[in-house]
Amino acid sequence: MDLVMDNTFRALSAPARRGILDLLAVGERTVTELLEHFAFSQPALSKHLRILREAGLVTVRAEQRTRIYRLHAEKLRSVSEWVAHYERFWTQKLDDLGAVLDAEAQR
Amino acid sequence: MDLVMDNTFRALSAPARRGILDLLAVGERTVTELLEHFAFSQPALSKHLRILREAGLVTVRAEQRTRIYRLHAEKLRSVSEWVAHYERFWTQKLDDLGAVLDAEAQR
DNA sequence: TTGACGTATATCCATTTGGTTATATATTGA
DNA sequence: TCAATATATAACCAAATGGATATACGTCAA
Repeated sequence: MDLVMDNTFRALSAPARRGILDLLAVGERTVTELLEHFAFSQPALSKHLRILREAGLVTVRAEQRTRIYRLHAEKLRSVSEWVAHYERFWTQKLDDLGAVLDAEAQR
Repeated sequence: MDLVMDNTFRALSAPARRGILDLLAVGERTVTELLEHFAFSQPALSKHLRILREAGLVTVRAEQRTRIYRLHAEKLRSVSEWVAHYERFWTQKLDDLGAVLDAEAQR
């Protein structure tokens, strides 16, 4: 479904959540460890983590008293594929760009 | 600034706006032409277009009575670069993934 | 078994979002 | 000059968002 992509993009729209993913890209983190990097409250972090979980962008496992979050990057694949669709626009010279657009505008 | 990226991601969070960009990737379109592809009202479209303009993702030019919108894809570059940072996670075999994460967790 | 720790959920709040209808503005053909 | 066309803006609204504080819950150490 495309709802998956919608959820993914929605999850990424908050800078705080992209920041969480960036941290998890380095390695697993507990909630307390993640919290050190942000100015907002622990419940706010838990809310962000829930949204990331529900979007399938992270997974959790319990260990002792803590919950360890791990990146589940596969869900970013649709984002990568979507944006790849546009890469040709900036890999071409700017001079070429206008011509290409004009040519494609023949509809 | 990173505010640029924030604005870009925010602009992309609405499916309607990604749809607009997808149409403009084919070629320039007037507002009326774009409108044919959506169920919402013309003012709603104008609002989406304003957000895309302010995010620098599209440009407009006036021609006769119409306004012609064109994709300005360079702003997607930061998105592409952000997500590229994660590509290694799904280009590796799933079996390797756990090991890599564990190794990197040595912080 | 109790208190402290780690995390999630409940509740509340102000702001933002995405839509609507009504209206304004600019351009053009008659 | 005037009506129609193309688009933007204004004003409004319900729902969603991101934050806060208070509280619940599970786990462990004493």
